[in-house]
This record gives sequence, structure tokens and C-alpha cells, in this order.
Amino acid sequence: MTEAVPTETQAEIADAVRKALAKHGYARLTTAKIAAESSKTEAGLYYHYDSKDAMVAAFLEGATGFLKRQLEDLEAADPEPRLREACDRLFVKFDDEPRRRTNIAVMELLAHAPHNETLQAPLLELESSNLAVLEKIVEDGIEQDVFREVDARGVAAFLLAAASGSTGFYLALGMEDIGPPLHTQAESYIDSLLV
Amino acid sequence: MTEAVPTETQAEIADAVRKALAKHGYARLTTAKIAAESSKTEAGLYYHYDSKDAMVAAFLEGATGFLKRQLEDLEAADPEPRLREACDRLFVKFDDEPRRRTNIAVMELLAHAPHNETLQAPLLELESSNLAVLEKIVEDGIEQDVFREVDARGVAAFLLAAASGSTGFYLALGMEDIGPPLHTQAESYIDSLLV
DNA sequence: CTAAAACGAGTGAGTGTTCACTAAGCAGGC
DNA sequence: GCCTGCTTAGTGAACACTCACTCGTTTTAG
Repeated sequence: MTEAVPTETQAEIADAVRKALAKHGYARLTTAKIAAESSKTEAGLYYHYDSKDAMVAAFLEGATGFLKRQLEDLEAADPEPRLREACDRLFVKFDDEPRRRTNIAVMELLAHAPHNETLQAPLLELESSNLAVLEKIVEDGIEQDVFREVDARGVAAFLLAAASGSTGFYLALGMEDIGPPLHTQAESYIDSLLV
Repeated sequence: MTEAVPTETQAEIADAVRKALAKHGYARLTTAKIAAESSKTEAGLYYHYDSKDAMVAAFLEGATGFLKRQLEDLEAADPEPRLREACDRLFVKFDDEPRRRTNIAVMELLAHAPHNETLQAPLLELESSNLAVLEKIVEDGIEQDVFREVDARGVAAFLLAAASGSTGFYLALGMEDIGPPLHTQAESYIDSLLV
């Protein structure tokens, strides 16, 4: 586990990967397009990274790190509002354009992960972490008698699946009108967990 | 809407696309790999399709058609068992290898859809159709007083999102142990809809 | 204190390979 | 003898990556 804090330039390139992915998608990502989004030339990228794959991996580590922290740094302390806050962050808003694009990009990398080993580790860590955070909240809620005696892991997985699934038809396909009822339904689902 | 029933050879090529996608993913899909999965040479593919994009589109139309029909041809008549049956088909089993790979491939195409127009129409039709089927079941259930007065569209979207989301961490990342509790939780969610 | 050497960061111009796609031709059935 | 279906052999473009070199800064040596 080489943590290797990226230099400023490395971070700039990783951000260029994000922009290029948002514009063109992973399947059409090229080093030329990454360079175009950064202040460097194509060859210059290779001074900081060994390969295109390494650049994508750098972006992915940054993105998954951010998504992980977003769910770890919840403000509410009590289980119920805490779970609602988590849900709020998990269901990305349609008009948050950069975040929407980034989520779609991560989804494309996720779908490609079975065919590219370097993508697997950060994604696995992201999902495991998110799952653990949600599970912990539900467990606490059960202990404090605010939630019914449900399967904490199942509930966590169900919520997480619903949130990531919404990225597909809501964010990627642009089915705008489905977002609000979806989020409302997630809230109702949480209601149904209460004692 | 040119329905254009594919010839036998065209269908064989579309199936070769499926196999190639399962093996290599969309980002690494090449015409050479498609040819390798079929009985034709690379150039031969172009006698039947104008472009690589057209071949992918042909696969996608077949795949989405199948996924649509799978949810339209439910056996149970009454809302509750019907919704459970729909759920059963929506949550793909881990050990159903070809289906699993196909679902992942469709997910990769879905994530790439914002950057490739030819992918959008069949995917939009698939999701709309699935959503409509689920919504109808819930609506019927409400009318027949077997489900509570919930937001049918929201419930449909929530179930569909959970199912497609599970493709990500369950199927693509290989988190095998999360599948069963997820499916169980979907069942519990349906329980919570009952009057 | 200064000149030379070394180094970090980057560029412009390639290189070999892979890719999507095409042109020309050929076998066999009507 | 002419379509239909397919092949062999390309073609130019795009791609990931490399190389020789530059230019400013920093380190070292006398």
C-alpha cells in the first residue's frame, strides 16, 4: 500500500483526467485529450506518470477517496438523521453538473473493472467503506431502539445499490423526472425501518 | 423506428459482439475481437454492418429487447407475487455467468451513453419499459388493496435502481457475499408495501 | 565568489503498432 | 454469367509511448 501523496503537478494531471473523462468517457479517453485539459503537453504527462493507466488510476484514487470521505464526515450524530444525511449525499442531484459527470465516469470505470485490474482496488475499497459506514449507522440505530431489528448489512447494501443504480438511468440517461420520486422513496424506506 | 429483423448472420455477429464484450469490455472492444468470436473474418463483418458502432447497436438492441421481455412475460397474475417474480428476475444471480457478463456489458454501455448517441435510444427504451411494468404492478396492487397507497412510480424506480445498482458492486466487483442479503432486503421492502 | 556541472521539469518531433474500414477478387449457386 | 457472401491484403489515421534536446535552477569545486 504505497500511499504516495501526489505532487501538485500530479494532482493537476489527475484533475485533467477527470475533465477529459467527463467530456469523452473512458472508452474514448486518450492521452492527447488528457493533455488538452491540463497545462502540459502529451509527452510531459509521461514525466509524472509511467502510463495512461497510471493516470486513470490516479484520478480514480482521488475520486474514490473523495466519495469515501463524503460519507465518513457526516454531521448528524443520532442514527436516524445520520442515515438521512448519508442518503442525501448518496443520491447525486441532477443539476450538480461536475459531480454528475464524475459519478458517471466512476460508473464507467466500475463496469470496466472486471477487465482492468488496476481499477479494482480503489473501487472495492470505496464500496466496502460506504457499505461499512451505512451498516454501522443501522446497527447503532438498532442498539438504540430507533430502528427495528433488521439485517443491517442488507439494508446498507440495499440503500447503496439504489443510490448507485440511480446514477444509471437518472444521471446517465437523463431521466430527470425520476430523481425526486426516487429520493422521496428512499426517505420512505428509512421511515419503514423505524420502530 | 426501423424494426429491421436481423438476418441469421447478423444475429451471429451480434452474438459475437456479446462474447467479445464479455471477454474484453467496451473500452477494449475491437472489430478483430468481434471477428474472433464469430465464424467470419474481420472484413466479412462489414458486409453485414456499416460500422463497428452499428454492430454494437445491434447487440444492444438484442440485449435490451431480451431484458425488456424478461420483465414483460411474468407468470404470476396477482400484484404481490407478480412483483416478487419481477424482483427475482431483476436481481441477477452471481453464478449465472453469461447473464452476469452481459449485464456488466450493458452497464458499461449505459455509462458511456452520454458520449455516444447510438447507445441512448435502446437503453432509454429498456429503462422506461421496465419502469412502466413495475409501476403498473404497484398501481394494480394499490387498486386491489393489497399494497398501501404508495407512490407507484417512486417504488418502481427505487426497486429498479436497487437492482441495477447491485450489478456494480455485486457483479462487477465480485462482492459475492452481498448478493443474498440484498435480495432478501428487496423482499422485505416489498413486505413493507403490503397493507 | 564564481564557473562549471548536475538536475528537475518540460517540449517537439517522431516511432512502431493497432485500429476501423476498404478495394479487389474469388467460389459457388441460380 | 452474374449475384451473394466472403476473403486476402491492404490504407490512412489514431494511438500510447519514446527520444533527443532545452532551459532555468541548484549544487558543487576551486
